[in-house]
Amino acid sequence: MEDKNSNKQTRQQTTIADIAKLAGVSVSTVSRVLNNSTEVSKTTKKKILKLIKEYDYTPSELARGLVTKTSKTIGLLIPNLLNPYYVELIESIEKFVSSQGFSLFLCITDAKEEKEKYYINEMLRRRTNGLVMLSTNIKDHDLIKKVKKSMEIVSVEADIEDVDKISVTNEKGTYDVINHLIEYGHKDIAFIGYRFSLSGLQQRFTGYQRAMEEHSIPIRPEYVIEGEGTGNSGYTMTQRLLELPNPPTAIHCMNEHLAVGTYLAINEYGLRIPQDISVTAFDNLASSNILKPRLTTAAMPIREMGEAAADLLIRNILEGSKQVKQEIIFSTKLILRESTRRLDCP
Amino acid sequence: MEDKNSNKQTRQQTTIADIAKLAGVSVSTVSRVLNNSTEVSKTTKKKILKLIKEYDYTPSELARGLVTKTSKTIGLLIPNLLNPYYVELIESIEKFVSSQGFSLFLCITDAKEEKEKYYINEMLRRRTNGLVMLSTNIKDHDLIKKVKKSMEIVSVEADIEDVDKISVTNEKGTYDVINHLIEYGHKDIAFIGYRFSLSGLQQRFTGYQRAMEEHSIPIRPEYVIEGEGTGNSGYTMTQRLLELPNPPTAIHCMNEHLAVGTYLAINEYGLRIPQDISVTAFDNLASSNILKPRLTTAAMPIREMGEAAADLLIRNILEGSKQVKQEIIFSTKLILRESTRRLDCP
DNA sequence: TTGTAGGCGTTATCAT
DNA sequence: ATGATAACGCCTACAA
Repeated sequence: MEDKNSNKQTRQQTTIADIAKLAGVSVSTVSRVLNNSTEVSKTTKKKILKLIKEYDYTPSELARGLVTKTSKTIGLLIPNLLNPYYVELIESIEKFVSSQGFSLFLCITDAKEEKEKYYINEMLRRRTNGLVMLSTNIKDHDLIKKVKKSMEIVSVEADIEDVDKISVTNEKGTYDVINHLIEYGHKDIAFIGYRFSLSGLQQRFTGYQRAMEEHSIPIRPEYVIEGEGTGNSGYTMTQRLLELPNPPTAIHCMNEHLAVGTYLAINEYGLRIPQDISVTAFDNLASSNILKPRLTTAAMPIREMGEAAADLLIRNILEGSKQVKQEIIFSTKLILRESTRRLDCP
Repeated sequence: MEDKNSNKQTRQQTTIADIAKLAGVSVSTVSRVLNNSTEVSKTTKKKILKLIKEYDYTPSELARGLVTKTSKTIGLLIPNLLNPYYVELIESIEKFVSSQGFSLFLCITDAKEEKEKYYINEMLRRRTNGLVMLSTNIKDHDLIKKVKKSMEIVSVEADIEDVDKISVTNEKGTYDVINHLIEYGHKDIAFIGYRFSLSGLQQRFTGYQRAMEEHSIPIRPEYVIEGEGTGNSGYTMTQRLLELPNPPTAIHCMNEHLAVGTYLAINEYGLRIPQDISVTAFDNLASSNILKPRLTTAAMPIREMGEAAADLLIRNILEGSKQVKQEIIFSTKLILRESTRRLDCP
């Protein structure tokens, strides 16, 4: 009765050789029914299948990967999970990827370079077949080149040299929303956001700038705030705006995660949307349905984008990637709802 | 210049044998410096290290796992990602797991049995070393037994035969909050939630029942609503409560994800928290900071729980699991903030 | 300190 | 239709 409190050694799995011996055939035959490559006689096939079930035999993807040189595995590099945008993206990626028999390594980087490197190295070791990077900017191009030698890469939103990219018309989307506000008579339009350094997000700010410029509306520096990508930060930034001597008549949120905070702050100040202040954003998340009045926003097709990213990646894995950088840009659509109001005619 | 638009065949990696040949030593020597097991002479070690760097050699975890019988991989089985509670849990698990050199397979099941089976089988094939199940109830005990034969398992919140479990005092936590409401003079206390069938969540309802019973307050069936685990559902359920001929004076939300919807619905009805209606919940999420007035809640130590789950799992993987079912129960703590009000003295 | 040889669980290429 | 046998990339005694 030694070792009664440890079952580590019981981890002995049945192998293809066991099944072969049991069936009185060679491993190759078993392998054949496993991958139904060549034809195997009905009777032996049936016998083998029965044994496989009986002994709960599960082929080792490790061993198989060693010879086929594929792990059917994809790494998902992502700064964090707290933005619902990420969640929608991940869920759509997961759905597609699993439908193709691939598995996902979850790599949360906290946007820390150190953690990014750790995980990339980990993927290299595990012979991951593909890498999808969400909102992560890798500046180290040598690293990218090294990674590209051993797996396919696709980036969502971040622009990286030689890396296929899925993105959305960030600039135009924001431009359209701001334009809408301006048409409604707004001039005091604030812009709150974060990580202006990330190419996709930067473009959103550019859209704001362009719309303002084209209408010769000077941008007041106190109306542009860069915080963090959390609802809390949206809340704080909005507070700062509302405390201003002359607060804006409209606030545009770089994304809807911030907008939740904006709504709550405005509520707390006893102001009404859109009567007292207009609010717009970017994303069109399912979870934003909760906001009342319903948010006017630049809608991006998040789930389609996630699926496109996964699709492109897997196709590249299976068929080999093109030498030229692929880029798929989705269009935003301005969705007018009830969170904005004309200034001139109340 | 053939094959210019495919680089599939360039996937040839350098192996330990390459390095050995280059260094003029045997593979075992290279292996030794890789795992620095036995001592290797300074000079050859240095030479090998140099070559490894020069050729970007990365050992294959697949091949290594084949012989060491460990993939250093853990599966994360989870219904979805839209509850911020999951997000906090996952982030803490990821942190611990990665600090131990393990990687995480993300398995989103949508609470569908079919998807659960798919992923469990996938883990079996990949020789995953451990499985952490978040809020998922597997009834098929034969399946569990089969899985336990090849990996360690830990469950968070769900009670499964023979599976180690991390949980929290769900019943007491809810009981305490409801008690607090009753002490404040409330009798018309509503309870909104979802998935009452999941053991942990069921316990929360039991806590509500017990508190009411002990104070001889009959539970009005229209005050108990089972919906879904989304903010939207919280919003809808709250609406239903507010439309009642005699709406409750307090609403307890099974978790804080629902509470966001509750807050918004109440706001929309022009009611004030806590003046017109009291609101309580369960969780104490960081993201709930956003709710104003700040939410009175039964706090659970989510991140500690995630870490405990990962810790227990990895310890079991490394040292072998105990034969007896382990169970770690964390305590809730009632946190009084500003979302409740005494009925008697306004 | 270092090398040799066998094995990990599969697939793949030949034969038969 | 089936069987040997050689990889795949690495680790680990056992020898030297």
